[in-house]
Amino acid sequence: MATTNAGVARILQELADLMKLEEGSPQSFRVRAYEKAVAAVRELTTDVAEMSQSQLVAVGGIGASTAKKILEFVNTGSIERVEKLREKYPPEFVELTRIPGVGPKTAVLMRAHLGVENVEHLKAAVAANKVRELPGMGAKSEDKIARAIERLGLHGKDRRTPIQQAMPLARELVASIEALPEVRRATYCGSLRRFRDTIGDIDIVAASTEPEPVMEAFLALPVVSEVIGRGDTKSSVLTAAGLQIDLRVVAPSEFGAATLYFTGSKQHNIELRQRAIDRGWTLNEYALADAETDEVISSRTEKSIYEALGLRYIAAELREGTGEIEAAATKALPRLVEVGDIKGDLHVHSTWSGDGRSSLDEMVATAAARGLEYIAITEHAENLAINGLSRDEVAAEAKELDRLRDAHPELTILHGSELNIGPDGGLDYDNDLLMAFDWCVASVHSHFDLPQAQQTDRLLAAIAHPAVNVIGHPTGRMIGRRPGIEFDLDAVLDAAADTGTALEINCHLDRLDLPAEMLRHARERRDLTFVISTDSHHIREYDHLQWGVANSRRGWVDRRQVANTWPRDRFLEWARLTRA
DNA sequence: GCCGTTTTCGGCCCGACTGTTTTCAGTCG
Repeated sequence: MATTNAGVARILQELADLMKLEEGSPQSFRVRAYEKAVAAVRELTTDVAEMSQSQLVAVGGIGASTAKKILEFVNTGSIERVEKLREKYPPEFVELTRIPGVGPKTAVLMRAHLGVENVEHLKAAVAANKVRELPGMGAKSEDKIARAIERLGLHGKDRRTPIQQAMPLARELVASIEALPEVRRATYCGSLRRFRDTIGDIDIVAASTEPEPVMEAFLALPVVSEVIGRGDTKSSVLTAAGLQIDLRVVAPSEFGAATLYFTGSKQHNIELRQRAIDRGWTLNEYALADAETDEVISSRTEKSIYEALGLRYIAAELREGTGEIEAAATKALPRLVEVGDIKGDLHVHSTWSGDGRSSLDEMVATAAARGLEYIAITEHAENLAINGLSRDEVAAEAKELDRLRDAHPELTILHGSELNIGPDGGLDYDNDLLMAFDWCVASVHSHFDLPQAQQTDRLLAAIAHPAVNVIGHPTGRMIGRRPGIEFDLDAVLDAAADTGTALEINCHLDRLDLPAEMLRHARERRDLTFVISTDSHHIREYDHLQWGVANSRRGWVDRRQVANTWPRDRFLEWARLTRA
């Protein structure tokens, strides 16, 4: 597999994370320099593997030292500095810093004083009240850590990987395998294909009549750090980060049955097999076949198997055994959203926001070039330190938007804002300014630890405000790093329905917020409106749309309830009416 | 480690908040 930009970005990010521990500070200039280099590589439009030292150094954010490391990685598949640091800080130790409240200093401190090397050790130390005795720590910090471990579901060994890490890797692996001449088709399956927000391991199924060279190529991939098992049709490996990848090679005629079987879920498969048995058939990873004669009824595609069983095709995101088979049998499946249905993006930042990375001109021009009919520019608001816009800046940006409207007459540009919902439900600016915007997203960006009743109240207050069109990333969760705020979901859904306030489905892979579980909870409600938004901070992030769409599908969201699938006139009319 | 000079060192965004503390670590976007 050729070195990809994503692969380079990944190892540089690992280097940055390891340097945080080494330097004892996430703010170290060296760490920040590496993180800038990561961002630079992610945003490159050319192939890093093809670039020379001088070309790399010419990229802003990459200097001589990082360029050298990139070349080392491209040429050898590893970086010596990273290897050394991995020995000193193994993955299970690094994992400690994923716990909110535990940074590099605390992790190193706990290791030095208490011998804490992993989450299991930390849990024991917390249980023995040892952590509160450390300098700079107290009972509250210890409790916070204990709760964080509990709520994040970290248990050390059997940890799950956030989809944000697994998905890009799986895409890359599938592309490499599919590029092999012996491979007809390949796809990832399992919980990743079902679009769960965390995954246990990556399952890949490839169709080929020559499994041997496929297996060999797989085992030789640079991402493989350890081979657990190898056979003719199935091999398992581990990455350096401890993520397991399984590859299964099947005959092309069995591809549908194999992907169906390995995509699961277990419950979905059980129900499908029961349906087969009821018809005198059997279903396994090779085929749907007659139980008596073994004659194959269907195996080549998933669709043909579903159809043979009297079912509409069931999208992978729905296969959780939560009523999808019954719905497919009675033609009651939701009309799921496709990427092509989306006509507008209603949560977009530019460099006017402190954390934006593409200019306003670029963000608008790219939206127009992608064929969007409407877009809302929603910079951060004044109460968000550093990143937010002052009132003067809001006025100044409004003038820029007028200019851009003239330059892009085919695109409707809404002047919006991403407001901050304060701990008491208060918003930024004043009412006159709020009502002067065309579109307001209101989001929680702070005070994640308030009690449930207070969290519910602040969301209800924001929903009730006439200027607010949509609640942005409603839970505020960061998958694998921070649980969402706790609130009364039904109370929030009721209020959103009453006021016509939409709920965002945020497309960032580390957010996917609202989570699919909450969307499923709301799936019978026809009185709710959703908006699928990329929350882009860079032109490349418009591509994240696919993730929000997939999450909506997993949540059984019907496309008729997604406001940004509506044509421009209908959307604008609705947006205007809800601001009153 | 990167950058950009007033060109080989010195600055690198910064403010609020919490929990722990008399100076700092972690977190937020």
